[in-house]
Amino acid sequence: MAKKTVGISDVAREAGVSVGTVSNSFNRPDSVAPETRARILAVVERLGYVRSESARQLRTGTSRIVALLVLDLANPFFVDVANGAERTARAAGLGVMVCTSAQSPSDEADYIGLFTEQQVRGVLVIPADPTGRSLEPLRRQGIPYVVVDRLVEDAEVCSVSVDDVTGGRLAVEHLLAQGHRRIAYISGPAHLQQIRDRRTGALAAVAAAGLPPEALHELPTAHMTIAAGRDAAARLLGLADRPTAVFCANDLLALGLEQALYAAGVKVPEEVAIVGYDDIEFASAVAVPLTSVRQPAAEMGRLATQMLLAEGDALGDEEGTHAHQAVVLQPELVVRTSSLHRAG
Amino acid sequence: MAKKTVGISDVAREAGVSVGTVSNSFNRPDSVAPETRARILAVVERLGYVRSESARQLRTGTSRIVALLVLDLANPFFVDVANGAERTARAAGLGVMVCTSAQSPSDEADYIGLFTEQQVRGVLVIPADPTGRSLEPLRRQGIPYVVVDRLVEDAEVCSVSVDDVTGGRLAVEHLLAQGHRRIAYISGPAHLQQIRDRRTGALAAVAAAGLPPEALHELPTAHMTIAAGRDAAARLLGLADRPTAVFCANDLLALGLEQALYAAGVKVPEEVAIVGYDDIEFASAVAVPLTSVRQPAAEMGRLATQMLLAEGDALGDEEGTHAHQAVVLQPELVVRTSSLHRAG
DNA sequence: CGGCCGGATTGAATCGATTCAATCCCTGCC
DNA sequence: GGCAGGGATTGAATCGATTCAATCCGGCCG
Repeated sequence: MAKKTVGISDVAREAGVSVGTVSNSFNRPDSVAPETRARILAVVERLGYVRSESARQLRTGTSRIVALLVLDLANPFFVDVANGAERTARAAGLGVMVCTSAQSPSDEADYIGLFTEQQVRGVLVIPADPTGRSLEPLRRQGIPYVVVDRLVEDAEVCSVSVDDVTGGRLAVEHLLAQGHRRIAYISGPAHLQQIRDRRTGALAAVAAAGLPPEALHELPTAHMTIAAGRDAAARLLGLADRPTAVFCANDLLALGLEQALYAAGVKVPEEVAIVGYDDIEFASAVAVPLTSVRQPAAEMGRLATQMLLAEGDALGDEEGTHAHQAVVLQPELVVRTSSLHRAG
Repeated sequence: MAKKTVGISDVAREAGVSVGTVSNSFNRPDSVAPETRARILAVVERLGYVRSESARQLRTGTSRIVALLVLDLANPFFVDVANGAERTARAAGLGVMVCTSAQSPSDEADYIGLFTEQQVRGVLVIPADPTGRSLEPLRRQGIPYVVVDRLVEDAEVCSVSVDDVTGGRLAVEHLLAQGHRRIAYISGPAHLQQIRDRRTGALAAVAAAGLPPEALHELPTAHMTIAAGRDAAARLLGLADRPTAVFCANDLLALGLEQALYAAGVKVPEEVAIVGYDDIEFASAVAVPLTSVRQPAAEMGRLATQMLLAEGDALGDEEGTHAHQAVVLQPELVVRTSSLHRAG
């Protein structure tokens, strides 16, 4: 029963050619006579031969999969990034291995270890470890990687990110323009660069409007989830001098907030205006559609993958061919109902 | 600069032992003297050695990654499945390669081809191709696979699914119990077994209530997305004898529907009651929380992975050790506001 | 003192595809 | 007829870890 797996030599024997020719007919079809090739392919079909990636990879040293390590697939934003990456990778004939670090630096390190052993073609990573130390093995092994959704100044790595300072500024400028003077910022874990940048932008907008920093009241959260958004709503409503507008660090928080406010009978946007971040699909699918700062998620995935492949190609050439670059994309404010009402 | 990659033989030489001992100290630590092992590990550390998966895999024939092929990560339901699978796989020291077929049988076939070449440890697949033909290569190559989210009667494969007939029945029974007599079923592509099963269950409930099949008005959609839900709303409102309740084949459709109804000034649940399917997180996060049929998504991913690993283990043993099984889980109706109102 | 046992170690064979220098063979040209 | 040129083909060497039969060695027992 247990037929031996058919290898390239079985095909060669059956087709009456050498293994080299069989290999060639796959990898440089032009260098082999058409009828020979046809004969070989027929045998391949008949025997059900499939080439062993591990053998190929051992010999050539290059794998056909790229890894993508995201913080959390439960956030549709990362799914969009993944889709962008998957599409471009597939176009290049590569597979994508999507993994979740769950924001845990140790999980991240584990996965990086797995990737180096696999000698993947490259790694796209949204870092959970702010120190960047867990990426060290990649550098040592010479595996190309691109940091996604975080700006890295280091000239030794490529990165694709979105200007979060501008994003935060856009959101709060918009709220200020609507007449709001007391604004809450429902944020997230302070160790995330994104969170800090968005606050910086928000504060810049506040300052530009001639208001004191206290005009922005920060309500930190641990998880940036819908549930955390609901919790934040309770805290917001408990505030003595309740803000009339809220800027949320992502749309999940904003959705949780909006729902909790609705349940509490607080009208959005009449009593409290809301601006979210990411512009996930669900932001526009609720009864009171969410104003949000859109990030070009799929585009980031696409670009990052392209840069990764470019870097991989450059590896073969002389040293120094590849110039690492930090691409910064611009966010865009998408205004919807949740923020369209002038305050008092 | 370009240091040769360090291999097991470099470690062996540096540590003054043979390659066999180095290999053993990784794979059967007990069979090597503690101090020898310590010395080897020190050298490994110093040289920054990482084992080559491709070489290992070539020799042993077994990979350390399992593949998961889902229809569409944009649907949080599949993300939950993926999370369940990823957790269990990681516990077993394996990586998961998550891929998206986008419901396209040809993409599915492509990916299956990639998986066979990679000789992955196993495949979890939510089939896009109803014929199951694209899975044939897996069987030929003897790669274990488990079909997820679809019942397969074939005694030759394992499957984990949810009883969709019951799910459909629960949903419509609930609406009937609320007094509704004209019910719409916003469905999806007819070639999906899930869609047909849910209709079957819905019709059974209608029949059990002594109503004619026409009491269930089907509105098919092509994509089962939020946008499709909005479209369906327009069609629903255009119906001559407008149903007072709607059963949606998934929550994305239901969310789109609910929003469009809200925008059209049709009150939910007073004028139209809604029941969705999947119970994704967003279903409970909107202003009028959605009644939905919950599927144990993460549990499916977990179970499927376990079955896959069990099957893989059995491969080593004598033939016939592994009994393929079709596990069917039960759905559960989660009642929320969107359906809680008695029809006129 | 010799023989034996068993834990530790050795190292050559092996997995299967790729590569490339060498060979073969045919055609066209002088 | 001889030869250069070139397209097609060959096959042995190679990638790096695993495996297992063979060897080694130190101590224990009779």
